[in-house]
Amino acid sequence: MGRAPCCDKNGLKKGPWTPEEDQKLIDYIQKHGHGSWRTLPKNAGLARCGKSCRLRWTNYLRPDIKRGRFSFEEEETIIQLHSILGNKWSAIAARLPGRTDNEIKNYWNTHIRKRLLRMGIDPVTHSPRLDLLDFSSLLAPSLYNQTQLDVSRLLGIEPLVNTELLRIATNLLTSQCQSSSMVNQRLQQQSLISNPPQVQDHILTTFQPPQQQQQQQQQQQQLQNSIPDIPAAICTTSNAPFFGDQQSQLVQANAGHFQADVQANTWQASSHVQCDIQETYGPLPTFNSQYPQQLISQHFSADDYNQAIQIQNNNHGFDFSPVLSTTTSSPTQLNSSPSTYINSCSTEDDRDSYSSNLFNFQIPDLLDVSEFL
DNA sequence: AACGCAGGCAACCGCGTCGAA
DNA sequence: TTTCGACGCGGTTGCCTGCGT
Repeated sequence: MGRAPCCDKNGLKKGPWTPEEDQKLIDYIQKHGHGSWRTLPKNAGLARCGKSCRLRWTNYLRPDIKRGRFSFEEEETIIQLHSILGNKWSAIAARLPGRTDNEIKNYWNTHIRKRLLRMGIDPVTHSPRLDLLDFSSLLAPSLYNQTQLDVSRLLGIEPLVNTELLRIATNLLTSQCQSSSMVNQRLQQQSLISNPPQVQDHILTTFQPPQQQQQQQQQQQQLQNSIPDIPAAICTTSNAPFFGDQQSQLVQANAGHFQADVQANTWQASSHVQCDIQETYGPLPTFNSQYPQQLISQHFSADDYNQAIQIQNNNHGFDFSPVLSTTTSSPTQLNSSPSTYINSCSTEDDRDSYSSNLFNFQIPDLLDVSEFL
């Protein structure tokens, strides 16, 4: 309905633009603005369709377009945003000044996507390319019963699963709820729109003096008493495909812990879950909330979060948004910013290495998938 | 030097959405 | 409320270039 006619049908020119055409388009837009793309080609003396002109302008001729290789910071941002927004290239481009959606899309498909695949990570779900449903079915009953995982039983299926992979899967389960918690936090922010601005400021501010933080946490706590318990709903919907009803109830129960952790400005698994798994499989990572809060406060609108929630519910997959907190989740980078760390990387392999840290996985183990299958 | 292949990227296609009539 | 024009977006295509043989 209402589709613009194809250039072919109007006998208009297609294919690569000539410098003369570019100049015509630039001159016209500089003088008159683009106005209606439909009428622009005719007015500018171009034998092109308006669509083609718009694309050429927005993707190539626009004066504020940043040319050249993507920086590591940009790449990191793209990955983080993609983990939340999915293939919403225009939304991602809106957060990367000077970059076009087409450019980002191409860069994703030609560089980042392939790199993630090499790392054994599904670029769509940002999760390891394994059927994690199986792992959740193994893990969920143990989590539900609040007892230690039966290692011997798991070792009994060693040809299919090894403990390292289980540890990763466990982390993934944890990450999913952390991610949901992040969404919940944003929902709460939205629900606070009509509330006093100083409280919103607290939520949107990453670092504050302890006294001020404590005072505002108290205010937030008071407010939360009057807010519906969204985390349970979020965790239930996003984890339901992985857990049965009982497990979902457990997740709901645990959601309260996540909520509390959010207030403590730290992304942690439920203490119950973490304790059990830690005893069996060793320490689990604790993720600082720097990424979610910084990213959210810098980049996101309420609409974005509605999108993110929808995407998460649709994907039923794992989201690594909290895990993507690069600088604080990796102990090797504690004293270095992303830029200082990655600026020392100059090759594609270096980027691979950086990306591995970015995702905080034991990549070499993951890559050897054949060992588990 | 010639050829084939793969990667990168600009451009196109077609669908969805929005707003005006 | 329906229809239609225009625009924006995401997926895909095809050309160009660089590299290996």
